[in-house]
Amino acid sequence: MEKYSSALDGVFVALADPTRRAVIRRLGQGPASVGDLAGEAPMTLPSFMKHVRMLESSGLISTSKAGRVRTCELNRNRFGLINDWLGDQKAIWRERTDRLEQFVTKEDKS
Amino acid sequence: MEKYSSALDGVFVALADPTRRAVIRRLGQGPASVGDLAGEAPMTLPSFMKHVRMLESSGLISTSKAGRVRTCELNRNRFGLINDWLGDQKAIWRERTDRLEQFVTKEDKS
DNA sequence: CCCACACTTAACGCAAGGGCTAAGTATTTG
DNA sequence: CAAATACTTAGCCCTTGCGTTAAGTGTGGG
Repeated sequence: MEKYSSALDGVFVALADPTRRAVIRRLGQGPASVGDLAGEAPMTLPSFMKHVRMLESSGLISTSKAGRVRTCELNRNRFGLINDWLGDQKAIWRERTDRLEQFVTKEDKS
Repeated sequence: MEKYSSALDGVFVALADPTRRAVIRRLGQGPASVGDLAGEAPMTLPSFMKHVRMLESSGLISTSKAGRVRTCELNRNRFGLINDWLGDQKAIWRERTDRLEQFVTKEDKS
């Protein structure tokens, strides 16, 4: 149970901030430089960079530097982790529902 | 854009901890008392209670007290928030893919 | 070669998260 | 009614998160 644990920690922490979700939303449309991304955020560059690094260490984005510009890109596959977790959770609900139905059926018989 | 912002903050923060995800997993099988839930967590009761309160304030669970026992229950509908957010994100990817295809098609024609 | 540009590093302040112990409250239960 | 049960509150500690300013590094353009 609860495999992917530490990876999920990072992903959920990364998604728990509006600034970072905005970055992810923006990167959904394609890669962008740190400067471009920071332009939309109401904070100084060093502060914004911390968000970028957190997103990168969570695996949700990757970045690379060319010249003096660092470009950020979304790692779409990383979102599979959330999908899977959500799927697992729903599976548990389904099992329970099944057992409840079984229970109801048994009660009906007796 | 980015409606639900503050609600998502709370939900993602709540999910960012293994102890809390374990509680959610357990509650997927049905309601349980704080005591029962705490039994599986490697920490003292007061510490555990903080997790419960955080889960409740995020809206992922609700609790109610009967006598001296507080019972916790999952709010499955709250998970729709994550589903929707994930859906929005995928929609953005799809739009981009569509535009890319359009672009490729145009290039083909010329 | 010098300066502007695009980060990057360092150092700090404050609030919140996650854990603990100790003591308190409110219900049973014997 | 006394004692056990099931939380609850209060207070403390340490780490991490999020923001700041100030100064530094490396590239690119004039």
